[in-house]
Amino acid sequence: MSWAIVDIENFYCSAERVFDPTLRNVPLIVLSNGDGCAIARSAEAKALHIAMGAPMFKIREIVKRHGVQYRSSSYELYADMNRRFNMVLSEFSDTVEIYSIDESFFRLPVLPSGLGDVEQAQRIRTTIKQHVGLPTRIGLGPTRTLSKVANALAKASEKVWNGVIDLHDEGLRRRMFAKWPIEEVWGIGKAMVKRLHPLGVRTTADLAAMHPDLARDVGTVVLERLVRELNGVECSDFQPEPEALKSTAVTRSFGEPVRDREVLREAMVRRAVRAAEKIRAQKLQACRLIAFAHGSRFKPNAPSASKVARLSPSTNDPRVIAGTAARMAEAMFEQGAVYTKCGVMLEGLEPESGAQQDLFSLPDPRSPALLAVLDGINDRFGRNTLRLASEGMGAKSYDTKRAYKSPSWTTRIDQVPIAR
DNA sequence: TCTGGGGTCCTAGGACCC
DNA sequence: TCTGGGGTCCTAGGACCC
Repeated sequence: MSWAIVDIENFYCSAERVFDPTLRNVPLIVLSNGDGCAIARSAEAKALHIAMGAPMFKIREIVKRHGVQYRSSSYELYADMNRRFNMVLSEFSDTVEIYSIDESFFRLPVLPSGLGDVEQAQRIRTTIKQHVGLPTRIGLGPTRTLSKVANALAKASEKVWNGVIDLHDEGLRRRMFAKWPIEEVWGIGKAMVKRLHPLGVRTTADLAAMHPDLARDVGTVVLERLVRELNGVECSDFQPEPEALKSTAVTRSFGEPVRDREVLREAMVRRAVRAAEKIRAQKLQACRLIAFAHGSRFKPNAPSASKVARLSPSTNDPRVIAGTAARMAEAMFEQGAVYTKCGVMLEGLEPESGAQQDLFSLPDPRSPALLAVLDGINDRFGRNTLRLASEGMGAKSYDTKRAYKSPSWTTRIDQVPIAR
């Protein structure tokens, strides 16, 4: 079998550039939520040694000196560009598996044209560039892992390979693996590197040569599968249908630190309401709620608390979820502590219909109708048109900062780009 | 002064059951 | 002195990913 993966080059930066030509050919970074650190860097920005995750206050000098452009992250735009990217991809393949916001696995079709795999991949890249404006790279191989390695190699030596590498050939694999450090392999993180290095396993060639049983001993079944996949043995299937969400989280840093119990409660309620909205959109309900609040992890003695509550019966009702989260926030608040972030996680998600009923606390039969009206109005007139009183009104100082956001080019009718 | 957010999978260990 | 064996379910925590 044959696997392919296509990833978008420096996705958030590339997406920003599609609708703003002034950002092209200059160093550009996209900032995390709260405008805290650089989470995407253009090639020019990487050349200035701006690291992934570098906090803005530490790179201010470089930014000023080299005129580095920066933008707040704009997830509506990225999600929409991702949708367009996958639309083009599905014109070429009927087996597309969306893996992340900037990558999709797919199967190359067998074309009667006699076009080779690499030529087909090049054609896909050209079309995505023409139709969506995004630069991509493609890795090919007999397993998922090998296509990922091929993709990473294509990224690392862009000029030599022109954006496509095919690792079906064992000879090529041997040559490439000998020089490719395990740190760069998909699925090998810091902890695994620490365990593998003492065993003399440093290159991908060393890793591929490990006995699967040893791999399982050193790591887990995950490492064993990884080793098998490096040798061309498929250990995973295509998943064209996205799996149902199993958990979801809404966590945000505050624009300004929070020192007040009522403020913490209100911020927690806003996140809880958002989380409930997310699972309703997927027709899911949750049976477990985790709320947490903490201070800066870079400061000593920062507060840190989290609480778990069982939701019985399972629910996606914002009144229940926000009410529970509010009580948890009040209970975890410590007088005198400085909070910089809080969040809500919903777990044990299950479909609305097939959910377990709780004999002793039946849900209000009128709730579904009420929630449908709530979502209907907010869909139509904008988020927060209808809200819980406990969410408070208007913008707050604790809201996440997004000071450098570009217009919502593709998702807001009043902000579409105008050609003059 | 200022440091992101959102997921999945695996394992070990405890509770509980027969 | 000596205290079975096997299964399931749940949770916490680690590791990894983008």
